[in-house]
Amino acid sequence: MLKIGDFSRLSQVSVKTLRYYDEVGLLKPTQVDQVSGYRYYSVVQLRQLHRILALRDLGFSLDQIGHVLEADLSTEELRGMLRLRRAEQQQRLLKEQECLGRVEALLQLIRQESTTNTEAVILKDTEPQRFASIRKTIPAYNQVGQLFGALFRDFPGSTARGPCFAIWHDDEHKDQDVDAEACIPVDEKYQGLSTIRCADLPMVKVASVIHQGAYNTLTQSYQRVLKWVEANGYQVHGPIREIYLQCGEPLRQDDDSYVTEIQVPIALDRGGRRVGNY
Amino acid sequence: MLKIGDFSRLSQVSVKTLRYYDEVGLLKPTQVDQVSGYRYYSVVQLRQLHRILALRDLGFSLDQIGHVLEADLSTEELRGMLRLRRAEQQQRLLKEQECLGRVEALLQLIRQESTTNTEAVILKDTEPQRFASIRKTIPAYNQVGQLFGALFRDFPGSTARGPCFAIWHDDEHKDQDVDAEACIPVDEKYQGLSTIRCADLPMVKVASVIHQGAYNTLTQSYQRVLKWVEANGYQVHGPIREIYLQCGEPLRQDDDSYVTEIQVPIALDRGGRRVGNY
DNA sequence: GTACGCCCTCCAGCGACAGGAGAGTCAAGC
DNA sequence: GCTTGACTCTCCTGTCGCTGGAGGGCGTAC
Repeated sequence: MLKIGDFSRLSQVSVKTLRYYDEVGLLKPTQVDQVSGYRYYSVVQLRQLHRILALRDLGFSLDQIGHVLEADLSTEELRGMLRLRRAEQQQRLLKEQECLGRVEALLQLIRQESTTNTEAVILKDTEPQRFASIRKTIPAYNQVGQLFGALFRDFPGSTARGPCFAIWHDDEHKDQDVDAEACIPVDEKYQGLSTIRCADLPMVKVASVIHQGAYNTLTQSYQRVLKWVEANGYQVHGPIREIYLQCGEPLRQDDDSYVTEIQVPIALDRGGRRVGNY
Repeated sequence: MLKIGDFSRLSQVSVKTLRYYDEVGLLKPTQVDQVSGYRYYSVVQLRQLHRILALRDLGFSLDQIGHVLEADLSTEELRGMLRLRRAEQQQRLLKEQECLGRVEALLQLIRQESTTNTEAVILKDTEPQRFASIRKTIPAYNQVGQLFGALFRDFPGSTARGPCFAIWHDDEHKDQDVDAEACIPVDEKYQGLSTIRCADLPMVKVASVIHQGAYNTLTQSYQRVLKWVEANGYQVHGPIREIYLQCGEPLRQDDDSYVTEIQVPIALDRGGRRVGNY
């Protein structure tokens, strides 16, 4: 019979941990002195503890380890658990790799530009959203206000479910003849009018940046997010969205208090794999 | 001014999380109603929140994020933090990869052998330990008892600091003329006798398995651990140790109650990298 | 006598929230 | 003006695998 300290030295597992395993019922000492409460382990239990440690090193939770050990499962069941575990672990690994990739991409961005101009770009999944819209080719980006004017004229403004936004359908930047869509989110049940298109915004992965400032400085934020997309190994994959989180009436091009979100749909650009369904 | 629910929808951050960020002082709403306690956020704060999310996605803790945001640090400091972060993340990634490797290795082992015979092998670092020993070439492995006999004859048994063990110095399995060392752990201050060698066991990475059963079944455990070492991409790297956790007097070859730990020093066997210093 | 060196139990803390109870608040419809 | 239902508040608990510490008991060596 070994006292907990001896057992701890032999197994290289801390006394605290052994007590914890006792508490959660994972490894109970073969004998406990009723009077002193001293735990006594037998050498044979080292084998049991080894099994616990092995499963722990495979990434199983103590709860799962408990089930595995007491279930005494077949090879086939074990194989199943391991395959599940492998899938989980692959997911985790992927996440950690992506995280590392983001850190490295940012370091690279900083190295490239001497400017500290690294406004926060984040990756997120947009929520699906029904919207009403008018789509038309307009002379320039900043003329989209007229489309919104037409949209609001035909439209009961109270049905808006969030900030209105624009979709730029062109594949590249254009100085004129912009294929633009002025949109307003509406309720799911809304079906549209004759003059107004009604569609569902799909769920899609986007790189997003919040632009605070006048519209005539938007290009800076565009450059930032596009550089970020490139540095992170993504590829623009669908029309860019511009969400007017805060703007005024009448609309001005030089109002510093406006807040706009730019969303760039993206897909992975590594080894031909693709993400996104826009 | 946006109520927390609106802010949550716009940012896609849960209400709970927003309240938590308020509590820890990471993002306080611009206004809080004194009477109702309602939090009111301004659209501008979306930018702040975006910064928080960006840093979070880089793997920083909320604590660090708080420091980063309020410190308003220089490009050089930012670079430093990112490099530190990168190093940490690389470490984590390595761990997760190793974990996945172990899972896959075990799956492979199961696939190879139909037997469920997967006694727990774990990877650990041995602790440095001073020991007294006698080393000699003996006819066969099971003759090591005689060495221990000689060792104990010259040796005050009470100085033992743990279970005695053997070291097999041969590079490969031998049926005769085994280069064996019978060892007993002693206190750090112990300096040895004339007839007895005294040395320090170095800290080393080992694959370890607990064998429960008679000595004449030890080969099964040896096979298991050696297969594990191979499947996990390691290489035997130093003399194998056999630790007699439980044995009896007189020593027998067929006593089922004996417990023995086998420790196989290992080094990485991938791309020429090496671990271990035995 | 006392000073270690064990061992015990019980409680708090970590990090980043999620879930839920119980109660108050707000805006719209009647 | 009242009800209803959606929204919000605070406060408490739980997560996971331990670690650290307080406060106390027991046994042995000096």
